[in-house]
Amino acid sequence: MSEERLFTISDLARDFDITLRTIRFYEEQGLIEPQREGRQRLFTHRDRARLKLILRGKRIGLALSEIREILDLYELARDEASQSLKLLQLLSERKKQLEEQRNDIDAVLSEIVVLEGHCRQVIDTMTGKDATN
DNA sequence: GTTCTCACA
DNA sequence: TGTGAGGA
Repeated sequence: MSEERLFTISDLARDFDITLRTIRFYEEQGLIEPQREGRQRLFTHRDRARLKLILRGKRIGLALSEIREILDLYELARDEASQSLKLLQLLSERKKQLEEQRNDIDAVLSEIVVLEGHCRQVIDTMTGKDATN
């Protein structure tokens, strides 16, 4: 009783609230390979599940190329262990990346505070002492 | 309605 | 990492 229910690109776009262009773009990037009936794309429940995983990966901040790696591991090896290992590795890289970004932001914030101090000093000097104008 | 290609940010 | 235009 396996329902061979197929989805059109519009079905998936509506269900996941993304554009048709985005889905075609993911296909172009090799993240999904829908069947064709003539020219038209037809998506299986499996493609649907993949799309869900793609969007989840994106939310975490993974690059499409990284998401493709994970998806490929599942297709080729059907090895959930290595797939999870890969995901763990990518998550660790992503965390490191975010922490570096946070450090950069903190540094810029500190610089702003210093500059603000300098600006106030200049203003105090000009207004409190000597208006050269 | 869906597809494709090219340009563009 | 996508979007918009324009035609088929």
